[in-house]
Amino acid sequence: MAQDYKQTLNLPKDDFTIPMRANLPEQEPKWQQHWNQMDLYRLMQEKAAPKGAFVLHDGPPYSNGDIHMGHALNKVLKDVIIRFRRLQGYRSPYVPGWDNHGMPIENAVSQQFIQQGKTADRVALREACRAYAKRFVDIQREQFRQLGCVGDWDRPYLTMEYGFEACIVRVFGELVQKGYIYRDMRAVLWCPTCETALAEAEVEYEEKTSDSIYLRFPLLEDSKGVLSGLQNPYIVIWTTTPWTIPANMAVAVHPDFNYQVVQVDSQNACYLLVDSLVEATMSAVGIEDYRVVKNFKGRELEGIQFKHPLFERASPVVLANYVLSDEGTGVVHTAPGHGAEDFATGKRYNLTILSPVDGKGVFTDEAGEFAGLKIMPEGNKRIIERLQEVGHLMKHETYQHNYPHCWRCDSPLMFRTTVQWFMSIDHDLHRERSLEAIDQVKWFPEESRNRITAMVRNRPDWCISRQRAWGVGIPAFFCENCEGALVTPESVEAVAAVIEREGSDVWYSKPASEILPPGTQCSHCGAGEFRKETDVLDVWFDSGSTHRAVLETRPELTWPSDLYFEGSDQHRGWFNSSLMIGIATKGASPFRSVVTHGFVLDGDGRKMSKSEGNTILPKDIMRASGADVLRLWTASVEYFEDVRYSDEILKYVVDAYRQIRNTMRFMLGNLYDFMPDVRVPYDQLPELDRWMLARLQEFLKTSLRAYDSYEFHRFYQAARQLCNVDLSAFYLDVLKDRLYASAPNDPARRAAQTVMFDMTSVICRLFAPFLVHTMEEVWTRLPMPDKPQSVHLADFPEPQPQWENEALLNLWSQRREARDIVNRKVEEAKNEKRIPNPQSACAKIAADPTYYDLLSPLGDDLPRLFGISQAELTPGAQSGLEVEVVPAEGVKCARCWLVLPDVGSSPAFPDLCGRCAKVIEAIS
RNA sequence: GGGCGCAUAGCUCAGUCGGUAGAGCGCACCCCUGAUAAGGGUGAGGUCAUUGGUUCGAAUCCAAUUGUGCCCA
Repeated sequence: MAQDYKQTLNLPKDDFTIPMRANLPEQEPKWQQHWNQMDLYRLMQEKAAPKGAFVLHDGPPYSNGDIHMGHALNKVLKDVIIRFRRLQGYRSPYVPGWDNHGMPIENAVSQQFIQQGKTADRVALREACRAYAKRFVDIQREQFRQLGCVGDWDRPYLTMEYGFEACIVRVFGELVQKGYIYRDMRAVLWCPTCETALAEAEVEYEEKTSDSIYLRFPLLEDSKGVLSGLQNPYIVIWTTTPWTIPANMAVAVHPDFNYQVVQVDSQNACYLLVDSLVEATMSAVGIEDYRVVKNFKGRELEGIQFKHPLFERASPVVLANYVLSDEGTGVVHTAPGHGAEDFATGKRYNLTILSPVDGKGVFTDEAGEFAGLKIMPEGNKRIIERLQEVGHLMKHETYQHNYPHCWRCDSPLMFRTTVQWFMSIDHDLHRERSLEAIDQVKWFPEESRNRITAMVRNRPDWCISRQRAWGVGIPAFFCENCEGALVTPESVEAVAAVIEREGSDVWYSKPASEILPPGTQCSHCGAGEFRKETDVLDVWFDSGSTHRAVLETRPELTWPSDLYFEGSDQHRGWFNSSLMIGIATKGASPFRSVVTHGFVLDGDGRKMSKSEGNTILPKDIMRASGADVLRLWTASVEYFEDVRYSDEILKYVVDAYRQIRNTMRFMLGNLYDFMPDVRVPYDQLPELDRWMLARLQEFLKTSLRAYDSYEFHRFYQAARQLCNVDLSAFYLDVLKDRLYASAPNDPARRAAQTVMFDMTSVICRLFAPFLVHTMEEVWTRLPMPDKPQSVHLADFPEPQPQWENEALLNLWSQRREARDIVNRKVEEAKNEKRIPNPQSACAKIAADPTYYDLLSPLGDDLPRLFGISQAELTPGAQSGLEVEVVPAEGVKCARCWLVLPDVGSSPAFPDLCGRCAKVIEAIS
């Protein structure tokens, strides 16, 4: 009976391999618990590290909300890196961190207070922010752990920890000490209702109806005589914010535009404006009898002094590249106190920065006759009236446009110039030294270097102050007597010391006198009464200090780090801020290399956004498919660029996961009676097996190279090729007869097992950084005494030069071409119903001399190569192979299922082939 | 508007010095039922985003355009 013979075959055994169905969502938490119990992270750190330390410094995510796909991509790849470095023999500590201070949390917490109808003072607000941040640290930490990421999760770094906050203060102190810090004016968007500066993210652009006016500035002084001979020349400007006219300090023209003077006889006046807008402007102001009398390049006008239309002061012509030639008059009213571009121009021309408006949007005494008026609408109205009275208003109408509004109270915003703190980027050749440091850093991908170089080369000084509550207070004091600033090494250290003990809230809860050393005197006037600065530091200053607060304080870490690994937006963000602080305080870059990854887009390549409804959360993927599948996805994509994610894409990754898993499962199932003591030495392996090892060697080298260059997708592609094509479709398929039908201890079977063991062992360890749970399961099944208790404590496989064999690779790739030819013929025969299946086929092959030499050495194994029962090889073909597929003669062997002529040749076993009869005799 | 990228088969990726476009998956059809919610075979699939240029010859080099992403204004 056939059933009886099945027991005599060496079929793969389920008890010795992994289950076909992974059921990852259920299994993964068990593995994670297992690792927690053995304290895997500690064991990884304690393992001998012959190559020394490899420190990846974690960029802190913001502690707000669930983790999104960008976080998942980032953290998984970091985890892969610290794991493979560990496997390579490095000690690779991972201290995760969070960025806690900042506007989003402050705003969320403020909203909560508002909804509850409560008002909070600064200390109460900050306490609530701290609690909020902590809650999301816990939520995100749990999600990162579910992704399978290992690290010192019990001792992460938090930028709101007292020690960290003290470090930030000290870093600021060092910058002061070295002369990097200064105070200056800067235009900020300001909400007159909330009385606060707004960050760009808090600004909403909405339609607004504004007053639109054309007005003229009379000529005051033209020392170079550029406009000589013209009657009553005026320059014409257009603005939609009449209230900024009192702050006007200049009129700007574009150096390259053509400007024209038009004479209007009916008004006995000449008007200067850009050529392309003469017609539109004259039409807008209702002048018909004009004629062009003169042309100028914008740059020729520089320095001509016009007179402010309302005040007795000059408004000179300045040059600016942002002037447009398709709107207004091509002459820009410049109020350095009320606009960012105007401010920059004002600085360039050393104009007075006048901002005669207070925090409530009311004109101050500096606005002269307008003092006390709200800028809108009263101020606008009065100014327009006054312009009319003095005769310089040329037109007034209303105008619809997008205008910045406060996201909270919806008020129209204004630009207001305020005093801010800055870090100089050019002090002490800082910029040059930063650029040199960038040159020394390794950037992956190399294009990254262009981006960071351009950023650093062009970046302005760093405005490090924010008018917010939830942050580290700028540790400066102001003299109550003379308003002089006090920032000395002693005062900064006094602040740092108290923050280190009690947290940065003390800056708000304690008076200056309890923080400063007794007897502190103002260096300007000698007075002893001080008040504290109320601004906080930009959160980029916090995160830019992580290398000081973390790398320098944790004994397991090093300064500088070996690697920063973040999204490409961090060129402007964390890479930049870390480098600025690193160069300024340590004279060197805090990272030796930087890898950047792209953003996660949806299946159509569009950005994921909540409003579009195309977001997918990692926790949902983990729940449905498992973390290992999500991790495998990160291996499948070329992440230096933006990557795509969709359910469809994940489906393909799930398929890939199954195929890899099944390949491993099959090999393990066939190793149930294998142990190292039955290994077959390399030189006694059949040629096919040595070919397989040559392929393994090739794969191994490709994979290690891919890991080293962080091009994990190359490893993924190579692994899929190996598993699907070389193993599943070819080697393992060919091997089945040898494995199943041979005597268990047949050297040929032991040889196959030897190769499968090496194969499994190598693939398992190479995939371990990605498929952390699955490969741990494989590892437990690997028949190997004295192995490390976790694959994550093993070593990466090393290339085996003795496996290398170029000649075998060539030989077998040609033999597989022959296999392809035969396969096509078998398929043909199948389709023509000449044979039902390959097992009943015999291939009659005539070969040219080349093919004959290639195939004849295989002898009886030739049909195995073709996956059929019989093959007859003869020389004599003109070229290539001539193949005829015919039904195999003989009977199907009841044991090995090959159709062979010698079935029944052994009288004792009439339904067995000769080979199977012999095997049965031997084992019984 | 500016800076830095990207665009090759349905999907994920290769493509060396410029020389007739490749892989795996998926798909279709077939086989197997001793890897079985597996496994094998065969096959179809591309105007290399578009346009122009350089060249004997362009996926590849140059320019512009379109789409898309990050950063900035």
